[in-house]
Amino acid sequence: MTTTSPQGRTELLRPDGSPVRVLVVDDEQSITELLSMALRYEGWQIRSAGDGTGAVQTAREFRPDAVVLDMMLPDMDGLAVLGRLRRELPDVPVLFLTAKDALEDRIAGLTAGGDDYVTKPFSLEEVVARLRGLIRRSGAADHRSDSTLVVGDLMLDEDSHEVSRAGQNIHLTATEFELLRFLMRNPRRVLSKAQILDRVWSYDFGGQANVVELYISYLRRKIDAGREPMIHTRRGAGYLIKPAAS
Amino acid sequence: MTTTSPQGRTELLRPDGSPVRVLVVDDEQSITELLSMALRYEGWQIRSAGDGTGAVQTAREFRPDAVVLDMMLPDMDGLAVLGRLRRELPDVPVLFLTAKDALEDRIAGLTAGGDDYVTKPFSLEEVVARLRGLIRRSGAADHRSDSTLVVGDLMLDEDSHEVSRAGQNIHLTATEFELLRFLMRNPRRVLSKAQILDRVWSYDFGGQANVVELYISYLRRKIDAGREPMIHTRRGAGYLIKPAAS
DNA sequence: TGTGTTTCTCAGGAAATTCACAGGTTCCGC
DNA sequence: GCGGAACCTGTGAATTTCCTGAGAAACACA
Repeated sequence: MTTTSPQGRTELLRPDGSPVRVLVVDDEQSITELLSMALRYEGWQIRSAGDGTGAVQTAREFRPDAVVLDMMLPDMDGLAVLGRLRRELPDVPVLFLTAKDALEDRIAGLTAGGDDYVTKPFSLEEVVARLRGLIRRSGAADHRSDSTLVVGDLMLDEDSHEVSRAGQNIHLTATEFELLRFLMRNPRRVLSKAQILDRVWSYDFGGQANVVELYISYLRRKIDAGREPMIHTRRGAGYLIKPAAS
Repeated sequence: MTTTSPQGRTELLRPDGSPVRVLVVDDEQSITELLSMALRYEGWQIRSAGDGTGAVQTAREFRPDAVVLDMMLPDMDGLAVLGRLRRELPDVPVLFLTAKDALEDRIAGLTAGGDDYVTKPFSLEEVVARLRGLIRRSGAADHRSDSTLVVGDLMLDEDSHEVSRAGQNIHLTATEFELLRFLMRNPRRVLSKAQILDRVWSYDFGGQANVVELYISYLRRKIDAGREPMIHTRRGAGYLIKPAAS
């Protein structure tokens, strides 16, 4: 089931109407806090654990619908944690957090089972999006919601990453895609550059704030080119997207 | 739930009808006093603390619906305070106060989780607006209130920052928007120039007091132009806004 | 390794916004 | 009617904000 919050965002709910539950496992407290907050904002119920033992214990009584699991934990190897988790909750989907270089050998394969992964440092938009995908596919939440965002004649598919305006396909780079996704998940709402930076760029991004301006400029070139513009600047406040007709 | 006070302002209330509770944490007493007054004026119940230890203690027994937290406290790092607060009150939204330059490294990211921040020096209008947003989204208060202020045929949407009179769209600059928002939050109520300056401009604004007159003049040109005026001067007292018919 | 793509910094320029200043107007008490 | 206080608003300059081209660096992939 999906409901629409006052801000117009759609929320995932479990079949019985209760909020989705997610367990976050990472030994860095700053990361679990960051994720917990972001995921709570989605309307989900969050618990966190700082090590493998705690994760298994919490999972046992919290019964989450999905788990975010750092592969590097102090007490146990990520795979060992995964094994024990699976004994408690055979079907729960897992989103792995992993360093960029540790990739190949271990994650590949794991993800084939319907799990997924994100490399550190991640952007919150990405984690949220992948988690939504996992939960949606796992059947914990209602299936009726589909994965396409629509604003006016602009469509964005979160699964296939396809974007089109007025039926015409548009190629976006990864960053452009995430920015557009964030805008489209908050249509008719002014988003400040700081908000955008927080959600779309990695949590440790230290660069100039004007990348946002730059990427807005790229997006405009691709989706507003020639057409009635959908991306608008609110000088001194931020940007927003809305259907052309209005 | 939202009710309308005798003065015509709408207030956020908790589901059980009791007023919203906010904890203010800052080591400068002038700031906690300033904020306490402004927030009490919203009809909220306020407690304040001057350091991290006090904040956690007060939070434990006061159980606030939102927290305003200075990142620079004498005894504890802001993040540490946040961590302990979260242990007591996992879902409480936090509004961070931070110096403009200290931004990037620590706040970025944190705010994305549904928390928010304001840089010092802030304007009270901004603090109130953001706090309202946080509380509304957190679910402590009723969700039914939407984001549009209406006075007569004048409408202001706090999400999209759109303003219209008699259906006609009106473009406002950031400052004009803030000023009009303040007026419309307090319809039929005289607001003194000092009040306006305090609320709409940063608290350390050092300029001429007549910017208020200037901006009222701008607003009149844009929203009262030709039409029945809605913005009225109360000589020696201040300004007020009210529906044209009356 | 080489090539094409993507991300991001930097800097210049255009435009919008903010604000001080000052002269004008209205209001009010005397 | 006079004088002063309060208020209004035109002008213009300083500042802020935004946009975008150019190119360096990082990356992806063969």
